[in-house]
Amino acid sequence: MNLEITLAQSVAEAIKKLYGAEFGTEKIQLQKTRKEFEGDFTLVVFPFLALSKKRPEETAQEIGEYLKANLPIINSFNVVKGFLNLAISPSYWVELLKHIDATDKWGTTPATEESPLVMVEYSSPNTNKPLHLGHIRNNLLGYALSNIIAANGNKVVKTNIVNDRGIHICKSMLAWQKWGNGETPASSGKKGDHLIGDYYVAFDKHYKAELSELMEKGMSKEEAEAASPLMAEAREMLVKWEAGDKEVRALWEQMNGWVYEGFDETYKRLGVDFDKIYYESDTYLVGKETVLEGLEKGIFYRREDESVWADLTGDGLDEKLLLRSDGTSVYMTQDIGTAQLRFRDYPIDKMVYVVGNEQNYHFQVLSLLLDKLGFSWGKGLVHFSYGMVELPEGKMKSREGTVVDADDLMDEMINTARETSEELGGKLNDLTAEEKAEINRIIGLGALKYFMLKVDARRNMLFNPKESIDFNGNTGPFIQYTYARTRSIGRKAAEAGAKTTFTAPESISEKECNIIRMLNEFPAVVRQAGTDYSPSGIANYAYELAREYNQFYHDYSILREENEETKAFRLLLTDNVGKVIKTAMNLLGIEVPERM
RNA sequence: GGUUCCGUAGCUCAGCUGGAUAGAGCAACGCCCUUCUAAGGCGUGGGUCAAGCGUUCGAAUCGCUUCGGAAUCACCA
Repeated sequence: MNLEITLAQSVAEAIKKLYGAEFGTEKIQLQKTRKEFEGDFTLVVFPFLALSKKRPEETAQEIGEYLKANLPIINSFNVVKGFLNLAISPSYWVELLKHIDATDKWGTTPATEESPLVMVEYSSPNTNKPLHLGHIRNNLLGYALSNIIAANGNKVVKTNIVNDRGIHICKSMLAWQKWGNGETPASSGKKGDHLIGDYYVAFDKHYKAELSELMEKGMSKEEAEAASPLMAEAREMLVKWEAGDKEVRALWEQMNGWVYEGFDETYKRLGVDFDKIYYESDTYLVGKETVLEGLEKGIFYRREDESVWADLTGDGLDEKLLLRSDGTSVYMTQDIGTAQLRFRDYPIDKMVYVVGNEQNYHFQVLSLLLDKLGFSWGKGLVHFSYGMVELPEGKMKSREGTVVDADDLMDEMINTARETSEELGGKLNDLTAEEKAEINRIIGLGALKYFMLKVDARRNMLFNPKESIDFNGNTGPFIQYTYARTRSIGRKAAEAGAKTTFTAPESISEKECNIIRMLNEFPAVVRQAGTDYSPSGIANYAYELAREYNQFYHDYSILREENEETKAFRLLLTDNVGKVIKTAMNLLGIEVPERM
């Protein structure tokens, strides 16, 4: 039932019959016919000229005649220079549409018992501040990617590694002890992660004040930093934490607990989730053990000052520190430990890390190290490396207050959606306040998510808070709107009792052929997105399809169509456009409203 | 300096396994709501695809060079 394969095979046959040569079907170039020409598929004949030893036009003509005579689905053909345009017969398009309609979960392949297990790590927040715009990109990409991998017949485990220990959280803890007066999320009404973030900022403020005070007394910046009592206290707290000091641990657990409650709320609102969460406080010691085992096996070496290193010069990289001279872990050690624990917990076939491109080098090294340590998936690990979100002024900097907070942004988007639908007036007046609020939530978040996902992940992208995210044009709401429209037509047709079966309409417009062809391409789009790790491919496809359907909608009256066969065909087309848009959007993690 | 990524319309971005005259949206201007949802549709203007060289029937797409931007090269995470 695959159209392009059928065509390619027939072309190969034609080449063999006409010129007596074998030509691999893989190398045959079939593409969509451009809008300005007549036809559905175009064969580029230049590659065959060496075999035919004829002019391009003549070669195209011969192949066209052969196909017309031997392939019933070819309705007609025309030749323009070296391009052979083939028109597919309407009845074939109708059969294709019926096939798509009858196929369960069109475009996706469910996992089976034997499917490989792919673990996707994403989000990976620090516990000292709330999530911001950069995390939103990470979370949306990670979640969409998990869906796409799952839709390509893999078992997927979504995981999150929380960086819950280190000097940063000690800073928040210390500031809270000193200036918090026992403030809690319950007492202040603040979200837990925001509360901790405020104390992180407070620490920095006091620390800066302390530094300038010391520098006024004649110290250099370096001297002041070394002499700062505040920083010394924070370090002392970290030492106590590592030693398992009961008081410090209790405070740490309490404050992290607040942060997790805040994160959970944000994740839930964003619509992302995890199957298994790891904490660095659990994994950093495991990493140390694994590294020491590697040292015994001679994979790593120890320097005179007792620090442990990996020599990667043989792989074109440099030497990498794994344990400090005091025996403590570094970032790389923790990632090795996390990998160790994961491998114990799951039979992982492939590991995907959704982490920003500033860590490209880190993952290159990690891949080598895991491979040397004997992890079967180490060599083939995928670092899904995405670009930064930039603001018009440049990078986000928490200290300069240019961070776009995740919760604030979601609030803003949903508010804008509400204002917009109120301006548009009256469409949802028969709904309850709750139903309206739900629709506005879906639209506001849809605009945000689509905005982040339509851009090629590895590129840096620009977000301008002043202009905010659009609701018109190439946007999530446009696609959602198109879906709501298909559903509305479906509802009205059902009310009117329109007939649902048909043989074939007398003729099919070019637009309708285009739409069916796009629906037919959907499985290939999903496959491509899976192999390229590229959610943006699906986002752009959804937009193209919605756009194509909107144009069609404006050209034809579907419900007023008098010919019952044609009407039933158009309703079926509408229904399947809705079905595919919904699947595509859901793969991206974007909800779609029944009305809007 | 080494490595990696990026450079397409005024702005934000598609297109990149080489194919026909380079595609959307936003912004500007002009049409279209008594007709299934106007968060829509149609039209006009807007380009040296950073620059150069090469590969070939054909290059935004592949290769090399140059220019511009970003990331990274810590006993930070």
